[in-house]
Amino acid sequence: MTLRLYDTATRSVRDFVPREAGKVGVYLCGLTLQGPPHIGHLRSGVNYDVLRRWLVSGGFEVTFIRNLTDIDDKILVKAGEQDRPFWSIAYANELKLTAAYRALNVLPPTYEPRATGHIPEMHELIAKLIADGHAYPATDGSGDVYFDVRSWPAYGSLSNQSPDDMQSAGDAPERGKRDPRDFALWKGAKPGEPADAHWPSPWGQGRPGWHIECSAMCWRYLGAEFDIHGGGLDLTFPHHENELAQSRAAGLPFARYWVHHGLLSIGGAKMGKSAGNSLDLSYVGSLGVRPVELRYYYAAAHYRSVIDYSEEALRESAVAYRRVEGFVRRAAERVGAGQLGALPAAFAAAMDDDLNTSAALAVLHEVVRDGNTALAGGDDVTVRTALGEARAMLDILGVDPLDPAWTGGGRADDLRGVVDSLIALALEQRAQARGRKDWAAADAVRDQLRQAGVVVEDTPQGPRWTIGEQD
RNA sequence: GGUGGGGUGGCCGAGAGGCGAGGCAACGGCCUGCAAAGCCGUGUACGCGGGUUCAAAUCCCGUCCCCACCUCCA
Repeated sequence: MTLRLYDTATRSVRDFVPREAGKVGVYLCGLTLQGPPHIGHLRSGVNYDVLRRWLVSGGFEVTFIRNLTDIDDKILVKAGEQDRPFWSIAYANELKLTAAYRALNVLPPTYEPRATGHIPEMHELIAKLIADGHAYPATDGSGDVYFDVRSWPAYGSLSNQSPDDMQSAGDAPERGKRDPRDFALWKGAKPGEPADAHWPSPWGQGRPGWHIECSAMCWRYLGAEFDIHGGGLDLTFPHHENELAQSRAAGLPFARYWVHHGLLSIGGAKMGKSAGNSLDLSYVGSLGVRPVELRYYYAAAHYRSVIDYSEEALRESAVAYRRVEGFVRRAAERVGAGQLGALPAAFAAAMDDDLNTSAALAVLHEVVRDGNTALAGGDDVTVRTALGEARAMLDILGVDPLDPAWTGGGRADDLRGVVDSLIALALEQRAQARGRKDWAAADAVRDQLRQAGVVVEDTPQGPRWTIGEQD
């Protein structure tokens, strides 16, 4: 069975056929660095990380490009407000984003280009569009260059909209535009804007329009035609529609599949910086939910469906994950971590079916249940198989508890040995109390450890301990 | 007004004509000194009203609500 993906352009699920056998080029619209990322933005990175891992596991050589928009109106406004260079704001947010992705075990992209690093490529595309009659410099001397929507009959094909049916922009006729739907490829410098936000161009000093950067970067890193273009559902129009129009008009075949993921809402409304309802990774942490559990929460829903965030649902996911994690850790203690095993066919089928992670997770839970039964029955052979399969599945989703990415770092590992011997001491006292059936004394030891955050549980092989929830 | 996606058991969440995905919670049981963990079992779910069909959560008609996009947006 081959991978099938929902393609926005055709509004249907299609077999994925790479442009070049064995290779896949993916471009994901990353963030505009106007602020730190919230958990809605992070969902995007995780969703495509799962797609990427699945492609790699399928034997594809994946070139994964995720861009960063490091200049736009809002960043410039902030630069003015804070009286600091726009690029320092963009970079500060970039560092936060990178840290968040790292915390969520999102693999670094093959390359992460920034818009401002690709001005020459943009100029080349714009010049071609003008030469071919698909773009024009504004006639009002503003230095703006616009894409001529009416010169491109296919405009609207991606989002299935007819330009005539669109809600009118509402604003007054924009200066120098032939049609209100025309969009800026290049924005002429305006008085009051910081000098370091401008670049020379054949049409005067200015800066890039929003959409042209993606066309330029796709072209630069993935070529004239590439396999998959991804992004949030909210980018379909106008951003991706514009990208597609300007790229095709410039002679680039562009993306073969358009993959859009659902947004994350809260209280039924889209999470957003401007809406003032955004929650970030540190907030999730303050709930006692670890990044790996947030990642599991994302994976529990299909990538195209809306996740209406609620603390209750998040916590529920965390509990479900801990059940899986419990099996993996207990099994590894028993038979060793071993290697990643084979992927159950049902899991692969679910993933191939437009990345149905919910159905894939159901397979995981079945394997975990069988593994737990084997653990209780002392059937090490089955335990080993179940552990290998479970870890292979968890790895695709990026949430294998044994993945070194989740361990805090050398320091914590060093301390673990120290803590282990201290707890062993307390457990020895408990064992002695239990030996003389002094249950009160035995339970006191367990309660004290519990208060310190250490959960003790008895198993046929003796007591084992884990660090419990933080709150 | 246009475009797209939704409403599934107490909760989350797949499925898309016929054997009740999976998880969380609840209840009963097994195991345990007690727990914890685990396992087993228990649920007349598909917004509402019609219709098609031997059979509909899934198809058709009608209807009500919700969300996203059409302005910056993952």
